[in-house]
Amino acid sequence: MGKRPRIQQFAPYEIWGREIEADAIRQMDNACTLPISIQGALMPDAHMGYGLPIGGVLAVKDAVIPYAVGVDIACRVKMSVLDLAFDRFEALQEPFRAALEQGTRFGMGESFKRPHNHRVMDEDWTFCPTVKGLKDKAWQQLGTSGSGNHFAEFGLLTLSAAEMGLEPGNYLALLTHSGSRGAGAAIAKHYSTLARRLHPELPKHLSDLAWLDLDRSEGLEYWKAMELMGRYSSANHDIIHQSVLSHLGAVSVLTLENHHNFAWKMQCGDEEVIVHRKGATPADRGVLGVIPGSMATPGFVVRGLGNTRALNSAAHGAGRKMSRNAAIKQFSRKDLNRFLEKKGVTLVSAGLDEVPMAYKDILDIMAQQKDLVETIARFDPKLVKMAEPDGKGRRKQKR
DNA sequence: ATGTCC
Repeated sequence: MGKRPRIQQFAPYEIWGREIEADAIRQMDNACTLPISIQGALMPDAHMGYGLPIGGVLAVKDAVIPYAVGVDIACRVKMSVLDLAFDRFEALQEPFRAALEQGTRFGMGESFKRPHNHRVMDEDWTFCPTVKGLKDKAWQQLGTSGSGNHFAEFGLLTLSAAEMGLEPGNYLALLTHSGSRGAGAAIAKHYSTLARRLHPELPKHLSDLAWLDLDRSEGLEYWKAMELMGRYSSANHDIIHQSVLSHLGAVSVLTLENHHNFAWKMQCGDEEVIVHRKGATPADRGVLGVIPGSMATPGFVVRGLGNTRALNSAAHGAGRKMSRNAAIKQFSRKDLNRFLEKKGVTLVSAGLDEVPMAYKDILDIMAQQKDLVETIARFDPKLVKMAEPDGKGRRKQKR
């Protein structure tokens, strides 16, 4: 790679939104000093992460940065609009709760002893030892939702105008947030360690931004693994939606989905670049995406405006405004229940670290990215399941 | 985000 500039250059980047924590800006500054960096962008929901901040977008030349994709490779959201009237859901929520309980599993390490079948498991998982060794785990985790900010929920989708082939009105929708689970995490760990080892010259503040060259076998192997995790994560959501809907005998009339932790090849002027979006929604012109809020605040279906200054990206959610530990310290179950009641949301399970009050105001975030996406529908969560506070997903006690 | 490797 002799063509790379030897002198440290600073790639330009713009910030969307106000009140972004200084640590996230410092991380983005750092990322833009890498010799491979071409352009960056910081989304309004940004906060600190490993290497690149969550809500960070980075275009680089001929390389991929594992920690700029993220630990949960291909973390993704999917919405199914159902053929059931919202009124029916409101009248009797119990079958829907049962469908969430039985259709997926939450918690770190959760899996199925009798794995689901999906054609993604027929793909080549043998192209490298790391991926090969993860195939069985991946198979057993198909259809699981994990932990952290992941969820499965029913809610009210409101269209104020005809869109996506749907008439204006109220719809019942299923929204899920999951990713590539243990397999993706292990791949992320393996290749970020490898990248760091291949770049001993990087100073400490840049070591988590170590990259893999895409003209070398390590980079090509990571890229292949990342893309497989992309299809695996999509399959994971497929299974979750299939399972949940089959418990209800419901059919989807429309599905929407997008990654928000991934890297893409993108034409940038007359050169091809690698665009990493780590907690950022693809927002190419005309492309639909889903930006969830929190368990009790709205999410939005959006259409990208293709703003190249933001590398065709947008926020991926409300963004945390405090750490998990701070949220647990500051808020009680009573505080949470009061908030849920006010918003008319039934919570099946979740930890206090996910309280809506720990997130920025999603309406504010949307207002700050009007030049990145247009809003075409609103989704209000009504029945929400997340991982139990102890990290598991199943109820241990009779409720 | 993930189990069980600093």
